[in-house]
Amino acid sequence: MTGVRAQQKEKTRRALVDAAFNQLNAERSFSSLSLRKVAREAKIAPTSFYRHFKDMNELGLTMVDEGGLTLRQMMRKGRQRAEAGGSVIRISVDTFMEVLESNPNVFRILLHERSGTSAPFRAAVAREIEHFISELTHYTEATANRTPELARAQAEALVTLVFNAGAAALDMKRVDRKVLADRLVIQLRMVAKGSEALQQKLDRR
Amino acid sequence: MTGVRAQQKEKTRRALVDAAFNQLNAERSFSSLSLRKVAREAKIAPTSFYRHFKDMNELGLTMVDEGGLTLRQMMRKGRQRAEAGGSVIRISVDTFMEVLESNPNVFRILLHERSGTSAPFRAAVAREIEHFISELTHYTEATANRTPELARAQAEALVTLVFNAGAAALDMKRVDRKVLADRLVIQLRMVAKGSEALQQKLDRR
DNA sequence: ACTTTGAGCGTACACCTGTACGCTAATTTA
DNA sequence: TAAATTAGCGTACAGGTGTACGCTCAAAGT
Repeated sequence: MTGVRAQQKEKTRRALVDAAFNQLNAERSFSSLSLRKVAREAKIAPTSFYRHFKDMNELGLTMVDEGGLTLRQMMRKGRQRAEAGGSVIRISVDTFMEVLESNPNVFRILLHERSGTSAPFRAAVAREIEHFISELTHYTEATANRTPELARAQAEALVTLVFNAGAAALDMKRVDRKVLADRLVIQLRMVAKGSEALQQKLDRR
Repeated sequence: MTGVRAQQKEKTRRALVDAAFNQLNAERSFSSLSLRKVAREAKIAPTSFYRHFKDMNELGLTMVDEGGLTLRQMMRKGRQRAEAGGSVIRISVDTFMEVLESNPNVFRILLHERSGTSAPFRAAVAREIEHFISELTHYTEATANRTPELARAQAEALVTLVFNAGAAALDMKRVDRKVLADRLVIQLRMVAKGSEALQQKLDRR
Protein backbone atom coordinates (compact mmCIF):
# COMPACT_ATOMS: atom_id res chain seq x y z
CA MET A 1 0.00 0.00 0.00
CA THR A 2 2.87 2.40 -0.77
CA GLY A 3 0.62 4.32 -3.14
CA VAL A 4 2.06 4.89 -6.60
CA ARG A 5 0.65 8.34 -6.45
CA ALA A 6 1.97 9.37 -3.07
CA GLN A 7 5.31 7.98 -4.09
CA GLN A 8 5.46 10.16 -7.19
CA LYS A 9 4.39 13.17 -5.18
CA GLU A 10 7.15 12.62 -2.68
CA LYS A 11 9.61 12.33 -5.53
CA THR A 12 8.57 15.69 -6.94
CA ARG A 13 8.71 17.25 -3.52
CA ARG A 14 12.27 16.03 -3.12
CA ALA A 15 13.08 17.36 -6.57
CA LEU A 16 11.92 20.79 -5.38
CA VAL A 17 13.96 20.69 -2.21
CA ASP A 18 17.01 19.44 -4.08
CA ALA A 19 16.55 22.03 -6.78
CA ALA A 20 16.53 24.73 -4.13
CA PHE A 21 19.62 23.36 -2.40
CA ASN A 22 21.45 23.04 -5.71
CA GLN A 23 20.85 26.66 -6.59
CA LEU A 24 22.55 27.87 -3.43
CA ASN A 25 26.14 28.98 -3.65
CA ALA A 26 28.41 31.77 -2.45
CA GLU A 27 26.60 34.31 -4.63
CA ARG A 28 23.02 33.06 -4.31
CA SER A 29 21.25 32.86 -1.01
CA PHE A 30 17.85 31.37 -0.42
CA SER A 31 16.16 34.75 -0.59
CA SER A 32 17.57 35.28 -4.06
CA LEU A 33 15.78 32.18 -5.30
CA SER A 34 12.35 32.53 -6.82
CA LEU A 35 9.47 30.12 -6.92
CA ARG A 36 9.74 30.04 -10.69
CA LYS A 37 13.45 29.32 -10.75
CA VAL A 38 13.08 26.47 -8.31
CA ALA A 39 10.17 25.03 -10.25
CA ARG A 40 12.13 25.32 -13.48
CA GLU A 41 15.10 23.45 -12.02
CA ALA A 42 12.77 20.78 -10.66
CA LYS A 43 11.12 20.53 -14.05
CA ILE A 44 7.58 21.27 -13.06
CA ALA A 45 5.27 24.13 -13.96
CA PRO A 46 5.47 27.14 -11.61
CA THR A 47 1.90 26.68 -10.49
CA SER A 48 2.49 23.05 -9.56
CA PHE A 49 4.78 24.28 -6.83
CA TYR A 50 1.71 24.98 -4.71
CA ARG A 51 0.80 21.30 -4.63
CA HIS A 52 3.77 20.86 -2.29
CA PHE A 53 4.41 24.09 -0.46
CA LYS A 54 2.25 27.03 0.50
CA ASP A 55 5.00 29.40 -0.59
CA MET A 56 8.77 29.75 -0.74
CA ASN A 57 8.96 30.34 3.00
CA GLU A 58 7.56 26.92 3.67
CA LEU A 59 10.15 25.40 1.37
CA GLY A 60 12.87 27.31 3.16
CA LEU A 61 11.77 26.16 6.58
CA THR A 62 11.81 22.60 5.32
CA MET A 63 15.37 23.13 4.23
CA VAL A 64 16.34 24.54 7.61
CA ASP A 65 14.79 21.46 9.21
CA GLU A 66 16.95 19.25 7.04
CA GLY A 67 19.88 21.33 8.15
CA GLY A 68 18.99 20.57 11.73
CA LEU A 69 19.01 16.89 10.87
CA THR A 70 22.51 17.18 9.45
CA LEU A 71 23.60 18.98 12.59
CA ARG A 72 22.29 16.23 14.81
CA GLN A 73 23.94 13.54 12.72
CA MET A 74 27.16 15.48 13.02
CA MET A 75 26.86 15.59 16.80
CA ARG A 76 26.39 11.85 16.92
CA LYS A 77 29.39 11.28 14.71
CA GLY A 78 31.52 13.56 16.88
CA ARG A 79 30.43 11.85 20.07
CA GLN A 80 31.28 8.43 18.68
CA ARG A 81 34.73 9.53 17.61
CA ALA A 82 35.39 11.23 20.91
CA GLU A 83 34.64 8.01 22.78
CA ALA A 84 37.68 6.49 21.12
CA GLY A 85 39.78 9.07 22.97
CA GLY A 86 41.91 12.03 21.90
CA SER A 87 41.42 15.76 22.08
CA VAL A 88 37.71 16.44 22.15
CA ILE A 89 38.24 19.88 20.68
CA ARG A 90 40.37 18.64 17.81
CA ILE A 91 37.96 15.81 17.03
CA SER A 92 35.00 18.15 17.10
CA VAL A 93 36.59 20.66 14.78
CA ASP A 94 37.68 17.98 12.33
CA THR A 95 34.23 16.45 12.32
CA PHE A 96 32.64 19.82 11.81
CA MET A 97 34.89 20.64 8.89
CA GLU A 98 34.27 17.28 7.28
CA VAL A 99 30.52 17.57 7.49
CA LEU A 100 30.69 21.16 6.32
CA GLU A 101 32.68 20.11 3.28
CA SER A 102 30.28 17.42 2.24
CA ASN A 103 27.13 19.47 2.84
CA PRO A 104 28.12 23.00 1.93
CA ASN A 105 24.66 24.12 0.90
CA VAL A 106 23.04 22.83 4.04
CA PHE A 107 25.38 25.04 6.00
CA ARG A 108 24.93 27.90 3.61
CA ILE A 109 21.26 28.19 4.43
CA LEU A 110 21.82 27.73 8.15
CA LEU A 111 24.65 30.23 8.36
CA HIS A 112 23.00 32.78 6.15
CA GLU A 113 19.48 32.67 7.50
CA ARG A 114 20.80 32.73 11.04
CA SER A 115 21.21 36.46 10.49
CA GLY A 116 18.72 36.81 7.65
CA THR A 117 15.73 39.04 7.23
CA SER A 118 12.98 36.58 8.03
CA ALA A 119 12.09 36.23 11.69
CA PRO A 120 10.67 32.70 11.32
CA PHE A 121 13.86 31.61 9.58
CA ARG A 122 16.04 33.12 12.26
CA ALA A 123 13.96 31.42 14.91
CA ALA A 124 14.16 28.07 13.15
CA VAL A 125 17.93 28.24 12.80
CA ALA A 126 18.33 29.43 16.37
CA ARG A 127 16.28 26.45 17.52
CA GLU A 128 18.58 24.04 15.72
CA ILE A 129 21.72 25.67 17.01
CA GLU A 130 20.26 25.69 20.50
CA HIS A 131 20.46 21.87 20.53
CA PHE A 132 24.13 22.23 20.01
CA ILE A 133 24.58 24.73 22.76
CA SER A 134 22.52 22.90 25.35
CA GLU A 135 24.19 19.60 24.62
CA LEU A 136 27.56 21.27 25.02
CA THR A 137 26.42 23.01 28.20
CA HIS A 138 25.40 19.71 29.78
CA TYR A 139 28.61 18.06 28.71
CA THR A 140 30.68 20.81 30.29
CA GLU A 141 28.68 20.89 33.50
CA ALA A 142 29.17 17.16 33.85
CA THR A 143 32.81 16.68 32.92
CA ALA A 144 34.28 19.92 34.20
CA ASN A 145 31.79 20.84 36.89
CA ARG A 146 31.13 24.44 36.05
CA THR A 147 28.48 26.78 37.34
CA PRO A 148 25.45 26.43 35.04
CA GLU A 149 25.85 30.06 34.15
CA LEU A 150 29.50 29.69 33.28
CA ALA A 151 28.91 26.47 31.38
CA ARG A 152 26.29 28.18 29.30
CA ALA A 153 28.47 31.17 28.50
CA GLN A 154 31.30 28.85 27.58
CA ALA A 155 29.15 26.69 25.34
CA GLU A 156 27.78 29.71 23.54
CA ALA A 157 31.24 31.09 22.97
CA LEU A 158 32.45 27.78 21.59
CA VAL A 159 29.49 27.44 19.24
CA THR A 160 29.81 31.04 18.10
CA LEU A 161 33.45 30.53 17.22
CA VAL A 162 32.78 27.25 15.45
CA PHE A 163 29.91 28.51 13.34
CA ASN A 164 31.67 31.72 12.52
CA ALA A 165 34.68 29.77 11.33
CA GLY A 166 32.34 27.54 9.38
CA ALA A 167 30.91 30.49 7.52
CA ALA A 168 34.38 31.66 6.65
CA ALA A 169 35.50 28.15 5.65
CA LEU A 170 32.63 27.63 3.23
CA ASP A 171 34.29 29.38 0.34
CA MET A 172 37.91 28.61 1.07
CA LYS A 173 40.32 26.28 -0.60
CA ARG A 174 41.32 23.20 1.33
CA VAL A 175 44.70 24.61 2.38
CA ASP A 176 43.24 27.78 3.82
CA ARG A 177 40.59 25.78 5.53
CA LYS A 178 43.25 23.81 7.32
CA VAL A 179 44.90 26.98 8.60
CA LEU A 180 41.52 28.19 9.73
CA ALA A 181 40.77 24.92 11.50
CA ASP A 182 44.07 25.05 13.37
CA ARG A 183 43.41 28.56 14.51
CA LEU A 184 39.91 27.62 15.55
CA VAL A 185 41.29 24.85 17.72
CA ILE A 186 43.52 27.36 19.48
CA GLN A 187 40.62 29.71 20.02
CA LEU A 188 38.44 26.97 21.45
CA ARG A 189 41.23 25.97 23.80
CA MET A 190 41.42 29.58 24.92
CA VAL A 191 37.77 29.55 25.84
CA ALA A 192 38.03 26.18 27.60
CA LYS A 193 41.13 27.18 29.55
CA GLY A 194 39.75 30.58 30.38
CA SER A 195 36.47 29.16 31.55
CA GLU A 196 38.38 26.80 33.82
CA ALA A 197 40.34 29.69 35.26
CA LEU A 198 37.20 31.69 35.94
CA GLN A 199 35.59 28.69 37.60
CA GLN A 200 38.61 28.16 39.85
CA LYS A 201 38.48 31.78 40.83
CA LEU A 202 34.86 31.27 41.88
CA ASP A 203 35.67 28.09 43.80
CA ARG A 204 38.55 29.71 45.68
CA ARG A 205 36.38 32.12 47.67
CA MET B 1 33.18 79.14 -4.82
CA THR B 2 31.14 76.44 -3.06
CA GLY B 3 29.10 75.95 -6.20
CA VAL B 4 25.38 76.15 -5.67
CA ARG B 5 25.03 73.28 -8.07
CA ALA B 6 27.59 70.94 -6.49
CA GLN B 7 26.05 71.68 -3.14
CA GLN B 8 22.60 70.67 -4.28
CA LYS B 9 24.02 67.53 -5.86
CA GLU B 10 25.71 66.52 -2.64
CA LYS B 11 22.45 67.10 -0.82
CA THR B 12 20.59 64.75 -3.12
CA ARG B 13 23.33 62.17 -2.83
CA ARG B 14 23.01 62.27 0.92
CA ALA B 15 19.27 61.95 0.58
CA LEU B 16 19.84 58.74 -1.37
CA VAL B 17 22.25 57.28 1.17
CA ASP B 18 19.97 58.27 4.04
CA ALA B 19 16.95 56.87 2.25
CA ALA B 20 18.76 53.57 1.87
CA PHE B 21 19.82 53.48 5.52
CA ASN B 22 16.33 54.39 6.67
CA GLN B 23 14.79 51.52 4.80
CA LEU B 24 16.94 48.97 6.60
CA ASN B 25 15.45 47.13 9.52
CA ALA B 26 15.23 43.62 10.94
CA GLU B 27 13.11 42.47 8.02
CA ARG B 28 14.72 44.40 5.16
CA SER B 29 18.33 43.95 4.24
CA PHE B 30 20.21 45.99 1.69
CA SER B 31 19.67 43.40 -1.01
CA SER B 32 15.93 43.66 -0.54
CA LEU B 33 16.03 47.32 -1.43
CA SER B 34 15.52 48.36 -5.02
CA LEU B 35 16.79 51.33 -6.92
CA ARG B 36 13.25 52.52 -7.39
CA LYS B 37 12.33 52.26 -3.72
CA VAL B 38 15.41 54.20 -2.68
CA ALA B 39 14.77 56.85 -5.30
CA ARG B 40 11.16 57.12 -4.21
CA GLU B 41 12.14 57.62 -0.58
CA ALA B 42 14.72 60.20 -1.60
CA LYS B 43 12.08 61.94 -3.69
CA ILE B 44 13.82 61.86 -7.01
CA ALA B 45 12.91 60.09 -10.25
CA PRO B 46 14.29 56.54 -10.57
CA THR B 47 16.44 57.50 -13.52
CA SER B 48 18.05 60.37 -11.64
CA PHE B 49 19.64 57.81 -9.37
CA TYR B 50 22.28 57.26 -12.04
CA ARG B 51 23.51 60.82 -11.70
CA HIS B 52 24.95 59.75 -8.36
CA PHE B 53 25.69 56.04 -8.43
CA LYS B 54 26.47 53.58 -11.21
CA ASP B 55 24.11 51.08 -9.62
CA MET B 56 22.82 49.86 -6.27
CA ASN B 57 26.10 48.09 -5.56
CA GLU B 58 27.97 51.34 -5.62
CA LEU B 59 25.47 52.82 -3.17
CA GLY B 60 25.92 49.80 -0.94
CA LEU B 61 29.68 50.04 -0.92
CA THR B 62 29.37 53.69 0.01
CA MET B 63 27.21 52.66 2.94
CA VAL B 64 29.75 50.07 4.04
CA ASP B 65 32.43 52.74 3.91
CA GLU B 66 30.36 54.91 6.18
CA GLY B 67 30.04 51.91 8.45
CA GLY B 68 33.82 51.69 8.59
CA LEU B 69 33.91 55.31 9.62
CA THR B 70 31.53 54.63 12.48
CA LEU B 71 33.70 51.71 13.55
CA ARG B 72 36.81 53.84 13.65
CA GLN B 73 35.05 56.55 15.63
CA MET B 74 33.94 53.88 18.05
CA MET B 75 37.51 52.65 18.49
CA ARG B 76 38.68 56.16 19.26
CA LYS B 77 35.93 56.64 21.79
CA GLY B 78 36.76 53.31 23.45
CA ARG B 79 40.46 54.13 23.64
CA GLN B 80 39.75 57.49 25.25
CA ARG B 81 37.54 55.97 27.88
CA ALA B 82 39.99 53.18 28.60
CA GLU B 83 42.74 55.72 29.32
CA ALA B 84 40.73 56.87 32.29
CA GLY B 85 41.21 53.39 33.80
CA GLY B 86 38.89 50.50 34.56
CA SER B 87 38.27 47.14 32.94
CA VAL B 88 39.21 47.43 29.29
CA ILE B 89 36.83 44.62 28.39
CA ARG B 90 33.90 46.16 30.20
CA ILE B 91 34.55 49.57 28.74
CA SER B 92 34.87 48.16 25.24
CA VAL B 93 31.65 46.22 25.45
CA ASP B 94 29.74 49.17 26.84
CA THR B 95 31.07 51.43 24.14
CA PHE B 96 30.22 48.92 21.48
CA MET B 97 26.67 48.53 22.72
CA GLU B 98 26.18 52.27 22.93
CA VAL B 99 27.36 52.90 19.40
CA LEU B 100 25.34 49.95 18.18
CA GLU B 101 22.23 51.37 19.76
CA SER B 102 22.62 54.78 18.20
CA ASN B 103 23.56 53.49 14.74
CA PRO B 104 21.56 50.30 14.33
CA ASN B 105 21.29 50.49 10.58
CA VAL B 106 24.97 51.06 10.09
CA PHE B 107 25.59 47.83 11.96
CA ARG B 108 22.81 46.11 10.14
CA ILE B 109 24.51 46.49 6.81
CA LEU B 110 27.91 45.57 8.21
CA LEU B 111 26.70 42.51 10.07
CA HIS B 112 24.48 41.30 7.28
CA GLU B 113 26.75 41.85 4.33
CA ARG B 114 29.64 40.33 6.21
CA SER B 115 28.12 37.00 5.28
CA GLY B 116 26.11 38.21 2.32
CA THR B 117 26.00 37.05 -1.26
CA SER B 118 28.11 39.73 -2.86
CA ALA B 119 31.84 39.10 -2.86
CA PRO B 120 32.76 42.81 -3.13
CA PHE B 121 30.53 43.55 -0.14
CA ARG B 122 32.03 40.77 1.91
CA ALA B 123 35.50 42.00 1.04
CA ALA B 124 34.63 45.58 1.96
CA VAL B 125 33.19 44.58 5.33
CA ALA B 126 36.11 42.26 6.01
CA ARG B 127 38.47 45.14 5.30
CA GLU B 128 36.76 47.34 7.86
CA ILE B 129 36.68 44.65 10.51
CA GLU B 130 40.32 43.88 9.85
CA HIS B 131 41.21 47.30 11.26
CA PHE B 132 39.60 46.21 14.44
CA ILE B 133 41.43 42.94 14.58
CA SER B 134 44.84 44.29 13.80
CA GLU B 135 44.52 47.13 16.27
CA LEU B 136 43.54 44.63 18.91
CA THR B 137 46.38 42.30 17.93
CA HIS B 138 48.94 45.07 18.37
CA TYR B 139 47.45 46.11 21.65
CA THR B 140 47.65 42.56 22.99
CA GLU B 141 51.16 41.98 21.75
CA ALA B 142 52.28 45.15 23.47
CA THR B 143 50.49 44.96 26.82
CA ALA B 144 50.49 41.22 27.40
CA ASN B 145 53.49 40.13 25.33
CA ARG B 146 51.97 37.31 23.36
CA THR B 147 53.34 35.37 20.41
CA PRO B 148 52.15 37.20 17.26
CA GLU B 149 50.29 34.08 16.28
CA LEU B 150 48.56 33.79 19.62
CA ALA B 151 47.78 37.48 19.73
CA ARG B 152 46.16 37.25 16.35
CA ALA B 153 44.06 34.22 17.25
CA GLN B 154 42.97 35.93 20.45
CA ALA B 155 42.06 39.16 18.69
CA GLU B 156 40.02 37.32 16.10
CA ALA B 157 38.17 35.38 18.75
CA LEU B 158 37.36 38.54 20.66
CA VAL B 159 36.13 40.35 17.58
CA THR B 160 34.08 37.35 16.49
CA LEU B 161 32.36 37.19 19.85
CA VAL B 162 31.71 40.92 19.94
CA PHE B 163 30.25 41.17 16.46
CA ASN B 164 28.20 38.06 16.91
CA ALA B 165 26.73 39.47 20.10
CA GLY B 166 26.15 42.73 18.24
CA ALA B 167 24.09 40.98 15.61
CA ALA B 168 22.01 39.32 18.30
CA ALA B 169 21.63 42.56 20.24
CA LEU B 170 20.35 44.55 17.28
CA ASP B 171 16.76 43.44 17.69
CA MET B 172 16.59 43.01 21.42
CA LYS B 173 14.94 45.08 24.08
CA ARG B 174 17.23 47.03 26.37
CA VAL B 175 16.88 44.57 29.24
CA ASP B 176 17.84 41.56 27.17
CA ARG B 177 20.67 43.52 25.69
CA LYS B 178 22.05 44.09 29.15
CA VAL B 179 22.02 40.36 29.91
CA LEU B 180 23.72 39.73 26.62
CA ALA B 181 26.38 42.33 27.31
CA ASP B 182 27.15 40.80 30.70
CA ARG B 183 27.53 37.37 29.17
CA LEU B 184 29.71 38.78 26.44
CA VAL B 185 32.01 40.27 29.05
CA ILE B 186 32.39 36.87 30.65
CA GLN B 187 33.14 35.26 27.31
CA LEU B 188 35.74 37.85 26.45
CA ARG B 189 37.37 37.32 29.81
CA MET B 190 37.48 33.60 29.07
CA VAL B 191 39.37 34.25 25.88
CA ALA B 192 41.75 36.68 27.53
CA LYS B 193 42.43 34.39 30.47
CA GLY B 194 42.75 31.35 28.26
CA SER B 195 45.13 33.07 25.91
CA GLU B 196 47.26 34.03 28.87
CA ALA B 197 47.33 30.44 30.05
CA LEU B 198 48.34 29.18 26.65
CA GLN B 199 51.09 31.79 26.45
CA GLN B 200 52.44 30.81 29.85
CA LYS B 201 52.50 27.19 28.77
CA LEU B 202 54.62 28.22 25.80
CA ASP B 203 56.96 30.31 27.95
CA ARG B 204 57.48 27.51 30.46
CA ARG B 205 59.40 25.26 28.09
C1' DA C 1 -17.47 -0.50 -13.33
C1' DC C 2 -18.23 4.39 -11.79
C1' DT C 3 -17.02 8.27 -9.21
C1' DT C 4 -13.91 11.12 -6.80
C1' DT C 5 -9.48 12.99 -6.01
C1' DG C 6 -5.53 15.57 -6.94
C1' DA C 7 -0.73 16.32 -9.26
C1' DG C 8 0.66 18.79 -12.92
C1' DC C 9 -0.11 22.09 -16.88
C1' DG C 10 -1.15 26.34 -19.72
C1' DT C 11 -2.97 30.70 -19.98
C1' DA C 12 -3.49 35.06 -18.16
C1' DC C 13 -2.94 39.08 -15.31
C1' DA C 14 -1.24 42.74 -12.47
C1' DC C 15 2.79 44.35 -10.53
C1' DC C 16 7.61 45.51 -9.93
C1' DT C 17 12.14 45.72 -11.68
C1' DG C 18 16.38 48.16 -14.16
C1' DT C 19 17.47 51.24 -17.57
C1' DA C 20 17.65 53.55 -22.52
C1' DC C 21 16.48 57.93 -24.51
C1' DG C 22 15.53 62.63 -25.08
C1' DC C 23 13.99 66.85 -22.96
C1' DT C 24 14.06 70.98 -19.75
C1' DA C 25 15.89 74.54 -17.17
C1' DA C 26 19.19 76.38 -14.24
C1' DT C 27 24.06 76.91 -13.18
C1' DT C 28 28.71 77.39 -14.77
C1' DT C 29 32.07 78.65 -17.98
C1' DA C 30 34.04 81.39 -21.62
C1' DT D 1 26.04 88.03 -22.91
C1' DA D 2 26.31 83.59 -25.32
C1' DA D 3 27.45 78.80 -25.08
C1' DA D 4 28.16 74.59 -22.64
C1' DT D 5 27.19 71.57 -18.95
C1' DT D 6 24.34 68.70 -16.18
C1' DA D 7 20.81 67.34 -12.30
C1' DG D 8 16.51 65.81 -12.61
C1' DC D 9 12.19 64.24 -15.11
C1' DG D 10 8.81 61.59 -18.01
C1' DT D 11 7.99 58.14 -21.16
C1' DA D 12 8.70 53.66 -22.66
C1' DC D 13 10.04 48.89 -22.87
C1' DA D 14 11.50 44.21 -22.03
C1' DG D 15 11.82 40.91 -18.67
C1' DG D 16 10.96 38.81 -14.25
C1' DT D 17 7.74 37.96 -10.38
C1' DG D 18 3.67 35.54 -7.66
C1' DT D 19 -0.55 33.49 -8.26
C1' DA D 20 -5.76 32.86 -9.80
C1' DC D 21 -8.39 29.85 -12.65
C1' DG D 22 -9.84 25.98 -15.13
C1' DC D 23 -8.46 21.88 -17.49
C1' DT D 24 -6.68 16.96 -18.02
C1' DC D 25 -6.14 12.32 -16.95
C1' DA D 26 -4.29 8.70 -14.15
C1' DA D 27 -4.70 6.71 -9.54
C1' DA D 28 -7.56 5.67 -5.52
C1' DG D 29 -11.82 4.76 -3.47
C1' DT D 30 -16.42 2.75 -3.69
